[in-house]
Amino acid sequence: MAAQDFYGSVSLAVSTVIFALKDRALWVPLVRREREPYKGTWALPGGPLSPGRNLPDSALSTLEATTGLTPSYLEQLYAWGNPERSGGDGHVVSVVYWAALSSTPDQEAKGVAWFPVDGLPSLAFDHAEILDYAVARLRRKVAYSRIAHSFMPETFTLTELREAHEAIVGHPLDPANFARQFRSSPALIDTGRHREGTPFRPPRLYRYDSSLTYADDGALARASSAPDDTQDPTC
Amino acid sequence: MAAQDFYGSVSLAVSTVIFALKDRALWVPLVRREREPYKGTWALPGGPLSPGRNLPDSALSTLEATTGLTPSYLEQLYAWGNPERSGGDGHVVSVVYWAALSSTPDQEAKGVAWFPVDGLPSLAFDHAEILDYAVARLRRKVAYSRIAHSFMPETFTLTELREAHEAIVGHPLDPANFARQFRSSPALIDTGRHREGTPFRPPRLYRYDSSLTYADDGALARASSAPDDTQDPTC
DNA sequence: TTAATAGTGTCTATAAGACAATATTCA
DNA sequence: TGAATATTGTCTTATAGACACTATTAA
Repeated sequence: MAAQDFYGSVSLAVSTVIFALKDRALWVPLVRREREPYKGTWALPGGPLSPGRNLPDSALSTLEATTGLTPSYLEQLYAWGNPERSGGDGHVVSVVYWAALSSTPDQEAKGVAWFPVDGLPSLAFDHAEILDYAVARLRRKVAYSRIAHSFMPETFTLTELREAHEAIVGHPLDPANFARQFRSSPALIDTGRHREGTPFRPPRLYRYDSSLTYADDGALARASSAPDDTQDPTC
Repeated sequence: MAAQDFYGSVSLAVSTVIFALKDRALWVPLVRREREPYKGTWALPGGPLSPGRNLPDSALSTLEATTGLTPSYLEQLYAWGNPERSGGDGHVVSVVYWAALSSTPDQEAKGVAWFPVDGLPSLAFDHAEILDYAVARLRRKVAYSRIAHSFMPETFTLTELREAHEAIVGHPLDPANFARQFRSSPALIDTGRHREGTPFRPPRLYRYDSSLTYADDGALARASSAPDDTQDPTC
């Protein structure tokens, strides 16, 4: 969150809600604020937009600094611009992105900690509201898109994919109906291999046809381009 | 579109895509640019964000200045922030809203003209891309929400509502199936009256239960509040 | 053989689309 | 009565959910 002291200007920040799956739940990384306002409380990772830099580039570099990882999905969420939202630090408009990671990082950067979305600490600014909104969009989106695949590694089983869906929507899904629905997708490719070392019947391993994924459920935000045709915030 | 001269700053503008129905087609108002860059070409109405002002407030005042009207629907569309998009006028991030009008204004403000969306002139900046995206969102949104009602006056017939849908999606719809689907909606209220003066059988007049509309398909962006729960740009 | 998970088959309810048929008004 | 639009009814097809059933592996 950028501060700008002189009267009469609006500053612009880019923040990112970064989701990853862990222990069948959604987790997000937060950073501890080292300055007033809200010093010592947790906030979304982000920072001022550097002149000459793209919005998604700014989100990606925040992501890299926070997690050391490159996201498998990145999408603009919303712009918040209420003049009072900065806690007396001037008028700050934040363009917020959300991202999906296909793995959780082993070790955290300094000042960064991961929290489950249903056990968040008290947050700085309006970041609790932003996170609520990001979770709501992810929950709605998983129902009509293939966004859950962004949380999967290169190859995965249908049970793992279903558990990702369950973690996001928050309730169990019928394995039979889930399998039928997803096996009919041309983007889901049977690798012919099976997961080894399971205690019982070994499940098939699938991978994703990413060329179809892009066309079907929204693009990874590219550094120089416009929003995808499938973008629409009011579902 | 705001310009800011000193090196190293990002300026913030708010623009609005304003839709209205006329002659069974979608129309938008554009303003003629009176300054470089793109002097003399057409652009989306908008302007710099005044410090201390809300984003939707800024969109609403642009709308008022352009059309003299208050919209029946207003929603944040997307934020564009490519550094090259301003045509050499510094780094300008535009937060773009889109709005629906329930009527077309009788007379236009100075420098404003209305165009059908399938017959647009050459546009300044990246505004052609923005308009394409706004039309795409409206087209997708009309399929799963009740957004078409925002284009209707206080009372309307099912045929008028269907023609609004047809103008937006761009192809004819089956009157029988349309009527069945929309009459089952609890938000659509039969006024008991009929339209007078039609050459043939007079159709029923309906009105909308706006309290249900808010809950069902996204709120009118309110000056002081967050995005609606149903916001989601990737449909 | 048993336990546990992987995966298939079937039935039902719901909704959408095609399209025939009936209803109501004015000229 | 006829023309034109409003409104209702019926049939087909696609899909989602509930849930019973079969398959495959390790211990």
